[in-house]
Amino acid sequence: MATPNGQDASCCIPLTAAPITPDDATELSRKFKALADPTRVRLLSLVAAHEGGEACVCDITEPVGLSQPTVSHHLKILVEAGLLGREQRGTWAFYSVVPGALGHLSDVLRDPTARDAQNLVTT
Amino acid sequence: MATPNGQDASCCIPLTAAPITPDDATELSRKFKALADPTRVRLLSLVAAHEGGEACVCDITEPVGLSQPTVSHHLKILVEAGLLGREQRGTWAFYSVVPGALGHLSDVLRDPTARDAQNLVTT
DNA sequence: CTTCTAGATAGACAACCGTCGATGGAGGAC
DNA sequence: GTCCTCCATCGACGGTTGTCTATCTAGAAG
Repeated sequence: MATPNGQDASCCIPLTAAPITPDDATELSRKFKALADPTRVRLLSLVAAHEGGEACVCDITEPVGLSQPTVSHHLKILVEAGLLGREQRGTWAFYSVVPGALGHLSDVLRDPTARDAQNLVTT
Repeated sequence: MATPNGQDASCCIPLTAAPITPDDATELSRKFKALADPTRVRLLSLVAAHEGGEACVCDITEPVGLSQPTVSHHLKILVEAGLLGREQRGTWAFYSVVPGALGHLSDVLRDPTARDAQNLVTT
C-alpha cells in the first residue's frame, strides 16, 4: 500500500546483514502480521495451490471450517498486506497470490551465512 | 519447541506448492507471529548484525528506544519461537540467531513459479 | 419486477498483545 | 558482609485481533 508495485525500501537486504531501519521494520512486520495467523497461512496456501493459482471464497471457506464473513475478513487482511490480489468476475471474487510478494519476504529472511539452499545452481 | 532441532514437518515444502496442513499452518504462524512486530524485527536484525553475531540486552535496549523489561519480553518471544538462542555468560545474557531458523522460513516462502531471485546465474 | 447466490460490511464480544513501572534474583566488585 | 549492574518476572493498563451473527450490496436467473 506504500507503493504501487509493493516493492518498498526493504526489498533486497537480508535482515541479518545489517540493522534494519525502523521504517523498514514496520513495513516488514506488517506483512509478517498478515501471516501470523494459522487460518491466513492456510488460506494463502489454499489459494496458491488451487487450480489456476486462484480461488473464490466459496472454494476455500469449507476447507478452513470458519464462517464466510471470517474468511472474507482474513482475505482482506492478506490483500491489504500485498500478499493476495482480488479480481471480481461476475458474482465471484477470485483471489490469487501477488507475484513476487512471497519471494520478497523469502529474500529478506535468507541467511547470507548459510550457503545451502540458495546455491543449487553452482558449477 | 516441538522438536529439539527446530525442524518440524513444515520444513521444506513451499507454502504455494500444496495446501498446508492445519498443524503445519499453526506451527508456521507461531514463527511469523514472532516476526509480526516492528520491535522484534529490529531486535532480530540488531542481534544478527551485531559483532560476533550475538548481543546482550544492554547492547540493543538503547537502539530500539524501549524499556529494558519490554526488550526482555520481546527477546523471550523470539527465543520461544526458535528464532533466537540465549546463552548466559556471567551477568550478561547473550542472544544469537539460531542457525537455519530464518533459512527455514525463507524456503517455505519461496515461490516455485517465480524464477527470478534464485536463478541470477543463468546465461 | 422478484428471488437467489456470492460476498462484503457492521457491530459486538472475549481473548490476546505491547508497553510500562516496580520488584526480584544472580554475579561481580569492594 | 554491602553495593552495584544486568536481566527476568510480575501486575496492570489500553489497544488490537479473531470470531460470530445479522445485515447489506451486487450480479444472475426467472
